[in-house]
Amino acid sequence: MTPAEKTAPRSPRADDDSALRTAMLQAAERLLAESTDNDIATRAVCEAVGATQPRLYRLFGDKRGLLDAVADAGFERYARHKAQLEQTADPVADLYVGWDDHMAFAMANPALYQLMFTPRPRSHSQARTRILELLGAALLRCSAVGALKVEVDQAAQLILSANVGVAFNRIAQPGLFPESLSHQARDAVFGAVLTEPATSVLEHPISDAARQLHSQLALNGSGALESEETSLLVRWLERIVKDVPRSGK
Amino acid sequence: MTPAEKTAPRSPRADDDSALRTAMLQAAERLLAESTDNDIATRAVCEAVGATQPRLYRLFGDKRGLLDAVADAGFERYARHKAQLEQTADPVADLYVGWDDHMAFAMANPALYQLMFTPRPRSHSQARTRILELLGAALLRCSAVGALKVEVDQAAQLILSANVGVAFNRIAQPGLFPESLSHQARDAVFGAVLTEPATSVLEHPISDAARQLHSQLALNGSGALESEETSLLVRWLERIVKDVPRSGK
DNA sequence: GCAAATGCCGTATCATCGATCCATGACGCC
DNA sequence: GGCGTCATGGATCGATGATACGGCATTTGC
Repeated sequence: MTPAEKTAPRSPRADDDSALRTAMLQAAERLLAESTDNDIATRAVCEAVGATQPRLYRLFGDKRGLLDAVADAGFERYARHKAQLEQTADPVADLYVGWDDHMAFAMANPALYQLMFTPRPRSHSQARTRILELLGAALLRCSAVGALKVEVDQAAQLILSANVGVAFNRIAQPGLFPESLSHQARDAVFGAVLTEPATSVLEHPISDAARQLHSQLALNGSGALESEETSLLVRWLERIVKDVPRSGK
Repeated sequence: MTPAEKTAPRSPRADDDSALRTAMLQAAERLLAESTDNDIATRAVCEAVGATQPRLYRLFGDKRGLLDAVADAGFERYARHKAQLEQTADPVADLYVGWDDHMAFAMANPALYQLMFTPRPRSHSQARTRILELLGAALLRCSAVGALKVEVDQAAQLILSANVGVAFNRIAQPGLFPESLSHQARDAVFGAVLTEPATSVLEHPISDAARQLHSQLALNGSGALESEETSLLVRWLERIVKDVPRSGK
């Protein structure tokens, strides 16, 4: 962060803090995975890394801060893993892979997964929000090719909700929840937000085209317009998109 | 449970235990709803009802047993509430009402709802299973009128997973998750498990008819067959239902 | 180069919580 | 009326989250 401090260890304190912080996070995640009650003791984390309790409390504030940091670290690993396997030429296929990968992460790290996605009061963890952003980026690519029939944010909320719900249900009922059910849920939600690949019949071609252009603008921008013009165009497009009449129940 | 013990308070101990148990459950649920961290102290529960800790531990075993009992009590209230508003002539309409009612219960009792549906290790609470059974019963009525295009248990798991996922997401993001998203998720999942009311085109008429008959048998039985014949018929129907080829993708 | 200032460090400690021990007493039974 | 059985609850234990406080090293100022 600080631009100073050359290669020489002018101030080893910051490096020590950073190394200790990561060591504590790793120990906390390991202890959480090994725990029988999905809980950890700050003492155990300190003993695992050979540090004292005040150091942990100066680094993380309190236990909730430690757990928030563990959840965020879990998101970082999740994001790194996702960055490797996504981004093919077919954004819709990426979406399917993304669901299955999300489920695999949940089943491989059930305790960490619950920490990341169970609502905790006064938690400042950004894992959920960041994953929503990742999902939104993947959906934006889908929308840019006209594969999305709802707005990106709505689709992201729907998909993440379903994904979390299925993962929790599967964690709660190990064995009783076959993978086929996960795929059924996946196809159901995707069917509700994605356009049919075969059916090119668009119910609202105007708003669909507007949404596609809106996504393309968000992705690539436009070299033909000034920034003020682009921002106004974006607002117009949003009005067109929102003007679509609700399809009947 | 025990058939003995007439109206006279032959053994007032059992009544005291029962009254104390319900009082502790009510206090625990109230304290849980008022808590800032979704947790309660056994001491606080005991003080709230004027009892000592050993009494609580003899009634519930340990804290987990108390929380399990609170979750099950929450299910009882949920079930009583549901028994009042369901069971109209249209089972599909009941299903829609059931989803919205589930969401309302979650938003009205967020802490209790998380206790009921967050996977807790070694928990013996039956709330989740019992609610699956309630949902299965409602789905069986739908299946009996040919409104279901998947098996009852699968549909129940899908719907409950989605419902819990949406509820958790809405609890985690109060305000950011509008009710319209809940309805979108509801319609998406229902669209995946229910037959289109307008479209009478059945892709697999044989298995659909078999499933409908299977549901009718489970609901009303058959006076024309002996019990052995019925059980064999049920097995045959199940084979027919499972024989349906998977739809594409 | 030295002394004062600053702030981090760790020992020891507090407060709370889940859970249980054990002396006490009530109750039923003979 | 004596005795056995068992629930009872005050007291307490071990673990845990969190912190006060003296000590020491690094930094600052001259």
